[in-house]
Order: sequence, then structure tokens, then C-alpha cells
Amino acid sequence: MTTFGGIEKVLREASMRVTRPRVAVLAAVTAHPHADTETIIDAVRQEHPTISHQAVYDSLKLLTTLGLLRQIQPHGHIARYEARVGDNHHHVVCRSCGALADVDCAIGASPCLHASDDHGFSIDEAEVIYWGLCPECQSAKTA
Amino acid sequence: MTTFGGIEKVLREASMRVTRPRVAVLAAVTAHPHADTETIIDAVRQEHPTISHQAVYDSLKLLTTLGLLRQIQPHGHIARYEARVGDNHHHVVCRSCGALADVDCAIGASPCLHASDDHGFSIDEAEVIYWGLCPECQSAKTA
DNA sequence: CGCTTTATCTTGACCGATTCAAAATAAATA
DNA sequence: TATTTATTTTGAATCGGTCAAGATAAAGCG
Repeated sequence: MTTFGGIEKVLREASMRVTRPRVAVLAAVTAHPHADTETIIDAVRQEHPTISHQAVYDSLKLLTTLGLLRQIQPHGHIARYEARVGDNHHHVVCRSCGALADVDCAIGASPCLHASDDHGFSIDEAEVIYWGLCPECQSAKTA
Repeated sequence: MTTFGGIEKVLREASMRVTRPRVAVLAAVTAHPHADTETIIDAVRQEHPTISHQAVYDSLKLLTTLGLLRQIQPHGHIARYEARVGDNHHHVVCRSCGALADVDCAIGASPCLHASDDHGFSIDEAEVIYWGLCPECQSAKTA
């Protein structure tokens, strides 16, 4: 299986063990884009009821570090994860209900990647979050 | 005093009372850009030792809502505040130590404000966070 | 200016996402 | 299959931040 082979290779190259929790967490996030940690824990336990929440937290952190997952955490909301990585896309977040959707940046492949004055920082990523109201909350307000 | 008059006017226009905690919090954030809540509490208490942490939390939230303050909260870091608002600037955050600096966007006044596909959201703000390493952490790594 | 109303503050308990730590388990290697 | 040690399990702890009830003080009025 592609997903399987992918994670195995990445883990081994990083000298990390290929464990059930790690594989299950990657699968769960792939199946549930933008899910929060609790949702992922539940999804993982559908298949493997004995996996602890701690193992899920650890796996999420490791997979994020290795670049297999990406963490999204808008102000005032808990962490969410997605398996769509490396394509430089961004997110719209609803101020009212926290709904989240993917957006490709209007500018192109590397939007805003260069700051006008980087203060000596070596920048490797530009993260963009668009804030607004989702369609549901808009109509709820006018109603 | 400009700051004073400014906050009074904004609060009254919003039908909010002008209270000591609110004025003190705005002054503290102005004096300590990018400070976290605890730092602001300490600063406020230098002048007004009896102000509670709750009042500071409430004031920060209110002033942020009214647009007098802006909250910055990069992943894995606690909330910080700044009084520089309305000029559409962004931030660089150090992945290693959490250091934070202001950046004006390279693109111009309204960087990336228009998403390619907004999924029906009405977008009012595009927030950009540049991730990287600050000068200190860069030299620490090579050393 | 003192009185009334009620928004705001103080106090102190509480919450929930995440982390820590120690003992138990299982992946990798020989 | 046995050994090593990275990972996981378990369960407590941490810590920003929030909630709630009673006390206080801004704002408006006589």
C-alpha cells in the first residue's frame, strides 16, 4: 500500500521504529482531514482499541516533525492536523464557528515567502491564515 | 494624553465603561510590545497592585475585540499582544526559542488578502506568520 | 454632590488540552 | 529466540485560560 510504504520509508530513514500507533495515526489523519486530536484518537481506536492517547499525541508530534503531517492551530482553537503537505496551501478559518477549509494562495507557488525585512531570521515557511465567516455563519447573522 | 483620549473615545463609542484596568492594560501593552499575558499582568501591577489577573484577561479580550490590540499566538506558544494595529504587518517567529519580530509584507499594503478560492467565506483578514530561526539560534546550531 | 443602577472587578475554584514520569511492552538486530 | 532499548501504557500533573458569585465602582440622574 502506498501510504504504508511511504511512512515506513520515512520512519526508517529517520531511524525511527515503524509502530502500530504511528501507522494508524497517519491513516486516521489521511482519512479525516482537519481533524482535532480527540477525533484522531477515536478514529485510531476504531481499529486499535488499546492505543493510548499519549501514543497518539507522540505520533502526531513525530509525524509533524518528520513532515508527514501538518499541524494547524488558529488562535483560540485546539490543534488540528492534515496529511496534505508540501504543496504550500493555506487555510480559511471561520471566526464564529471555527470551520476550516483549504485554499491555494492567489500569488502562486511560494506566496509571500520573502519578508521585506527578515531581522536576520532564516525563514523556511510562510504560513497564511485567512479569517472571516463561513457561509453558514454569514446567513445565521443576517437571519 | 493621546493614548488616554484614544481609548476613552473608543470605549465610550462602544458603550463600554472607562475603567482603570482597561486603561492600564492598554498602556502596559503599548510599553511592552509582544508581551505575554503574565508579563502584562506584572506590568499593570507595578502601577496598580490590586488589579486581578481576571481583569487583565477580560481587558485584553475586550481591547482586542474593539481593535485597539492585536493578539498573536503562534502554534505551541502562549498568547502575546501588541498595540500596533491597523497597519497590516506580520510576524516572524523563531521555531527554536519563540522570539518574535515585526515584518511588513513584501507585497504591499494588503498581502495575499484575496484567496484563490474562498469557499464562500467572507474574508476580512489575512494573517501571515513567517517561521524560521532567529540569529541567536542559528549561531547556536552551527556552534 | 450623593443615590441608584448595573457593568465590571475580585476572589477562588475549575477546566481541558497537553505534557511528564515510571514501569511495562514490543520493534529491531544478532 | 534472546537482547537491547525505543515506544507505549498508565495515571498523575501542569498551566493557560475560563466560570461564577458576591463585592465594587463607573455613569446617569435628581
